[in-house]
Amino acid sequence: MSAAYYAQIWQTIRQIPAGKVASYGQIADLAGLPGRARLVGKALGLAPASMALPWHRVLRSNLTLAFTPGSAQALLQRSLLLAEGVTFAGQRVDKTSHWRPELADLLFRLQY
DNA sequence: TAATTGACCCTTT
DNA sequence: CAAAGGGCCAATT
Repeated sequence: MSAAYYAQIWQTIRQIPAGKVASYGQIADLAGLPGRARLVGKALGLAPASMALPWHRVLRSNLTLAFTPGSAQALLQRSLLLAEGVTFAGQRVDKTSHWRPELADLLFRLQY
C-alpha cells in the first residue's frame, strides 16, 4: 500500500524548521525510505494545499531549486525562502541554511 | 501487459 | 564543471 509512504513523508517534511532547507533524498532517508527520493517528489505533488506543508523548504541535493529556473513556481519558492531568511549564493541556497537534524530528536517528534 | 514519466540521487568518467 | 549510466518506483498511458 503506497498511501502510508506519503503520510510518512509528509510528517517528515513538516519537521523542517523555518529558515532551513532539506533535499528530497534526505527526506526520503529520514522517512525510512532510503533511495526513494522520487517518491518524495511525487508525495509533494499529491499533497493537498489544505495541508499547508512547507514544500518550499525541499530542494535538490545540490541545493538548487527543483523547478525550472525562472518559472512561476521557482520564483515563488525563492521568495518564500527569502522571506524566511534563507540566503542564496547565485542559483543555490547557502549551505548554512541546510537542515541537519539530530536523528534521535527527529524520531522522537515523529512518534506523535 | 508494456512503456513512459517524474518537484530525484549518487558514483564514475 | 559536465555528462553518463544506473537506481528507485508509483502512477499514467
